[in-house]
Amino acid sequence: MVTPTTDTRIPVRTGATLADVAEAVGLHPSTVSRALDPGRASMVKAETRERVLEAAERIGYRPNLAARSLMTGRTATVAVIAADLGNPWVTPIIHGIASRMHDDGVVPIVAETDDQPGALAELVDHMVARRVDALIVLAGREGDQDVVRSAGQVVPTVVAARPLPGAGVGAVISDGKMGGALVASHLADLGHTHVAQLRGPSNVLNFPLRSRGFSSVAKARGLRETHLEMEVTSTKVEDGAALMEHLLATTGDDHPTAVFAHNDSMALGAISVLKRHGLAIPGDVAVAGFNDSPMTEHLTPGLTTVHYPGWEVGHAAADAALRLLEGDISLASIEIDQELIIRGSTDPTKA
Amino acid sequence: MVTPTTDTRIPVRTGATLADVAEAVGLHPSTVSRALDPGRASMVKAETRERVLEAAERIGYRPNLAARSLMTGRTATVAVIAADLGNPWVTPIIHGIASRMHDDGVVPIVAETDDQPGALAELVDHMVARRVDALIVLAGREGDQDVVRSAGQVVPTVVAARPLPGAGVGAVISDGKMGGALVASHLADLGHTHVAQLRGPSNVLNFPLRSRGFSSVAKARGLRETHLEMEVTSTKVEDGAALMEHLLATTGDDHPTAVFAHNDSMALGAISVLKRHGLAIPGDVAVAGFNDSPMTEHLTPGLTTVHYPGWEVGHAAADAALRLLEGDISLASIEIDQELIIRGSTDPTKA
DNA sequence: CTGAAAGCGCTTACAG
DNA sequence: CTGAAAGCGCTTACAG
Repeated sequence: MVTPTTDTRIPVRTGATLADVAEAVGLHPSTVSRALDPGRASMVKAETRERVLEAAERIGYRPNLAARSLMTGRTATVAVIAADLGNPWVTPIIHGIASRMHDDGVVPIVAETDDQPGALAELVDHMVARRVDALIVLAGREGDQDVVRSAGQVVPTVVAARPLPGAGVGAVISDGKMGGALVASHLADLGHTHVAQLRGPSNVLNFPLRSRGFSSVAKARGLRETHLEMEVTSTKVEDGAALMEHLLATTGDDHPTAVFAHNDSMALGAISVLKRHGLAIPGDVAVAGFNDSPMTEHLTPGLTTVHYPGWEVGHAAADAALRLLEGDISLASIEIDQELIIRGSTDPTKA
Repeated sequence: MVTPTTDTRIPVRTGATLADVAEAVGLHPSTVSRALDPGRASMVKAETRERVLEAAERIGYRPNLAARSLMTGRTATVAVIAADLGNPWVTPIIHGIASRMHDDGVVPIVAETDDQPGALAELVDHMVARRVDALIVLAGREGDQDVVRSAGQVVPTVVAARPLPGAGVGAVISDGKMGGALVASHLADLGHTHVAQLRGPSNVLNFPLRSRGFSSVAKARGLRETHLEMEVTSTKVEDGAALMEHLLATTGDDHPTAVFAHNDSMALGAISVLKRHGLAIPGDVAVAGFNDSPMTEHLTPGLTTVHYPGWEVGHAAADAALRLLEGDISLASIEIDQELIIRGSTDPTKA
């Protein structure tokens, strides 16, 4: 298991300081500081600046950001708190955040709560101690409003991806009601008359919204909706499978002909249960998911799903956080549109 | 629909300092510093400590980690440089890293290169400027040895997940040759006589290793291996599809009866191409992947794949980095075992 | 057990 | 255009 190899020790040179550079060129540290900062370089004679840059390069000088932040009050760091980095829907969000922050030379610190109680408060505390310039919370659940609100009083804070009404900070989300409505409307268009939802945990506020959006359109279009009593606490493949089993067990031959799973993983679980029961997709039961995760396009049949605009949400959230940091006090709530992707799991013509 | 919650405002004043706490209790800052540090609290009278803790709590004091790091020389931060956070195989690695670091109160800063040329060098530079305590490189490719070696001279550095022989730093990997060998051996056991590989880019050194391990066992077991001329530069679903199309185009009816895709995404691409050509899996062509990504278990048929021990690799890498930081100079190369997961995409009895 | 002083590596008014 | 000094918020020898 463990293969030890030969010990090749490498000599470690420890960081050169501003004073080292100053000494090398025979100037005062403050002059070197100016020469090295693009923003203040104009205060320095061009020739001096050349000498400083050359020396810094030669010595391998790297500014100590901790020392700098002590004076400037900025750390050039924004904390991103996610629920689960393993969830494919967060990756595009983080990419969007990183992309926007890169423009301003800011670096994201990402951490995750795993949706454990108390984890968010603990992480927020830690990030405040780190004096991050801003905080982006992707992991909020019902009940986290107080933690987020008090964070917002100490550091510019934005909620994103998971809505958290009442937290009193800016939010960037994609309207869950709309997403659920798109799916119900699509199923009605296909001629379904009996539908059901495999719902995510209700304390993650996206899910109740998706549910309400779906139900209200279903009702408006005259669809019969069977409501499952069962509640799950996560949205993994197993949860979707369990909900689907429960649905089949309680409805028997009178099962819905279409189900809306609140995310793609749950849809996958539902599909494998349906197959196991010998039911055809979409012939016997149509299945729709949510998020448009990377692999869903390549399943057989492809999964009908709502494309979640993660990159855009992340980008807008970072933008909001950075603007907040610059003193823009307009506390906006931003909504990004989502789109239904129709594939073979609901539409027989695409199978 | 905003559900207003009761406003339980938690009073948090912005940045109280050690001096503020000292003033509040009428003690010297140095005493407060001691009282607040669990490691030095024994130097302080118990009753004094109580008073300090109470005041700190009341004032909402949070130590400024930047200031602390200036004195201690530690930032309690380890940089993790990945190629692509969206790749499902990195998530368990990062979880493993975070889990180990959490024990020591250290926080990971993750960044990604997107496998862009020059990105690794740039990020390493940035992380050195941030004075991270250690560096874990998951994104190394052939040619990155110099960058990693020189990083290793400035900061404790460990390579993980992607091997980088010649970089002169410790490494934690899972042997690619072994993984490829497991697959070839399995296919031979099933009675296949004609096989092929859908290879990942050769500058990511896992892939040539997987290829060699596979080929050498294939040869030893008397299998005929068709070698594709085509090279891909990434390992997405599309790449697997393109390679599979190419394979079918060049071999015609004499196509291999089993293919080994160097990761699961490529396997998925291959599978969708095979289905499109009306070929049954595994009846006409068996397909194996690599990584055991989350969804592969729930595909139909399930995907045979090598389980990549990402969490363990990450955990061991963080452990190595932290030990290096503590002055443990034994520069070890650690290997973690992997395991073949046999499912319906190769084994008809499991379909 | 507590205090006073020095210093970590920067930036930033203030002089010259 | 450059220098000298002060200070950001901590920790850590050194005294007492």
